Amino acid sequence: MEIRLREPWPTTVADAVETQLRLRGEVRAVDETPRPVRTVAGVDVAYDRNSPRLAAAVVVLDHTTLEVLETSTVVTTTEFPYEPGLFAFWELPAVVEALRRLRTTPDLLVCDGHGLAHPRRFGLACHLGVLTGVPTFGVAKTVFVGEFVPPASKRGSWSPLVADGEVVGAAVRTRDGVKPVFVSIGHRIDLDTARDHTITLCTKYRLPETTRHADHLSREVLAGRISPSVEG
DNA sequence: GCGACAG
DNA sequence: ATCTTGTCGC
Repeated sequence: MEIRLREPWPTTVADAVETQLRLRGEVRAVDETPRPVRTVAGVDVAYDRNSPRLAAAVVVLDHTTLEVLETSTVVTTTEFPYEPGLFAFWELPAVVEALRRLRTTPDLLVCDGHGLAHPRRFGLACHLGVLTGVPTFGVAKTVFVGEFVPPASKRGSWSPLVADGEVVGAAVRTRDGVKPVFVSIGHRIDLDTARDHTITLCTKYRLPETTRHADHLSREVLAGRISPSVEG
């Protein structure tokens, strides 16, 4: 898929924060997903324990059958330091490169982390959505900002995630009796739709099949058991 | 001021 | 995120 970056990646923390505050004005919180959604892609990155090496993986699934249609992987290094709240700046450059190598443009992107449920309301799911123009949402394993009442233990139960009096996401039970995940919008989708997709994509495990596929592939590539689409 | 802090 | 032993359950 084609992705045109309008500006270079920031290299300092101050520039990164400024970029977030500027780009967050472009986030659209309304459902603009195509109907029907035909393809959905999972995105994840694996890291090396003691080197700046990382592997990004994108896995495109058929939204109906959850069959794998296409994959793309990139092994590279990152310079930006890991800072909570600035996660996108050290993870997204590799992800964007992997997405570029995709033959097809997915209808929907599922991120491993938060979107709106971020201190400045601009987590990596929002950032990736604004950069690509593709509808995105985030499914995170732990809370970053906000409070929630634990949802009922039944799969499909959920409760709002509230930060500063604002609903920024939802705690969603994707499996009976298992810890909830935290869903928030990224771009061109609404929270209800993102929640629906989360339940649809969590068929057997706590996390969406998209995320599980991308997580597994990124680890295999980083370990050298699978060769990447691109190395740089 | 101090601690907490997506992955 | 990554490292790591054992344990519980389908």
